[in-house]
Amino acid sequence: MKKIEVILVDDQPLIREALRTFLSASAEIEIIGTAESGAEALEMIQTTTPDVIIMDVRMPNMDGIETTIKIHKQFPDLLIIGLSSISDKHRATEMLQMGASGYLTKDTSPAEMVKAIRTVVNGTPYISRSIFSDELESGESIEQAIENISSKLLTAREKDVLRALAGGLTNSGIAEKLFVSPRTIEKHRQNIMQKLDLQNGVELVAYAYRVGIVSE
Amino acid sequence: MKKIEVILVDDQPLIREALRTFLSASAEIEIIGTAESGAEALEMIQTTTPDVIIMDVRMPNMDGIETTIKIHKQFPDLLIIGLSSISDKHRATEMLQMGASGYLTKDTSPAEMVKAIRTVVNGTPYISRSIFSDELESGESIEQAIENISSKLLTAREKDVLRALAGGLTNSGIAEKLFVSPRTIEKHRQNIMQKLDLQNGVELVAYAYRVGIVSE
DNA sequence: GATAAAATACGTAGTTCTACGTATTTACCG
DNA sequence: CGGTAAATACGTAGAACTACGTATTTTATC
Repeated sequence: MKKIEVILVDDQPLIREALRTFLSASAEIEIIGTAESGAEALEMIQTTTPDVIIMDVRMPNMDGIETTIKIHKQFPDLLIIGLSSISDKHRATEMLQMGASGYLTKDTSPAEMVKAIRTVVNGTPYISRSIFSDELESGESIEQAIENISSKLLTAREKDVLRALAGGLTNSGIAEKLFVSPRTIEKHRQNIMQKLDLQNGVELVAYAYRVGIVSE
Repeated sequence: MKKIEVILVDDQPLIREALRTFLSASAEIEIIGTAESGAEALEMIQTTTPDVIIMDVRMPNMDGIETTIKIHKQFPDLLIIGLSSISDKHRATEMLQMGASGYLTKDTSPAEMVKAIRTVVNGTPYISRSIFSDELESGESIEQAIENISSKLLTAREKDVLRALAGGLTNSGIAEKLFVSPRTIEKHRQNIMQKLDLQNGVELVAYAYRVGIVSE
């Protein structure tokens, strides 16, 4: 039987090599390449034909979500599994909406990763239970949770604002940068805070860093 | 010749196992244990006698700096090498002041890590050049850089304030929590901003997250 | 081209931060 | 026990944020 061909994408070399080592140990899987950025991954799939891409969600420049959009557009059948060190349901939902077939946290054991790869190859999405643990505890299904969160995803503009804010700019600074009125920025902030249930600017910045909307 | 006995401390299992795999490949080094927290590391050294501890600086609960203080107090001869994914000169300086003998960034190659371990065992501190690259470029020595930064390290109280701020509290909220006047909190913030050359609360929070003064 | 979603903009008021400054009280080290 | 660093506290004024609300213009999608 043909092995499942996998490409790993993560900006941290240590994680990349760790995944390569641990996943290669499985007889079903062959790592045919690794990339340290979304751009490099996109290049790589022009000349290779992987079955699965395992990709960190939080990367500098082009993050996992952006990369997923691009890959999925060009190769709709290519399976993508998102990987993140923190368990954030918004980012997970976004990945899945954008075409990912799976979502794992980095504390997942190699054995479970292999299982996840096998599962998505068989056509079933695979999502770490821990990501939606709150929802699962309260009796919701993962599908329901994703459905509920979908209405609260940030728009592109809202992300622009959040990024600029996390970069240390004041509202009027952001307004200048984006060529709009400071009041518009205020409104965006209000909308983001409402969507994510945050109370003030500090929590906005904290969120941005935690989930990697800004890269460190 | 006796191997250099090493304990690895990192909260991320994947990184832990990666380091174990890659460092074990060297004939000089033996990994005698791994811990996922500072507390676990402290326990471990009560019953074992490692030569070197390689420890992530950014960990939940007790971070690398706190753990270094405790380890160094109990076992002054035990060599500690700090490890961080970001290159932050303040945290590096703090680790070194607290008794660490080395400081590496996580993009360091396994070969260089082995070299670092060998170096500190021989009694010489080892610090990744990239951490003080700005200073080195402008002709400063690492010793000078550390000297200069030492006067700008945050005090315990300042860290308390920063942590509380990053947790989403307002000045008056922090004041209540720490049983002092809101004006005192303001003063602390001013002092922190001056030390770290930051301009506003947003940058304070960004800093706190970036260097891991708050855990994610 | 119709419809919905997103982005834009403003009114008003109250709250919170920021930027200077100075000064007193603890706490720790030698 | 003296000296120094840290923590505490306040005055004042201007800048920035937060919280409601409503409304118009773009943009995307079918």
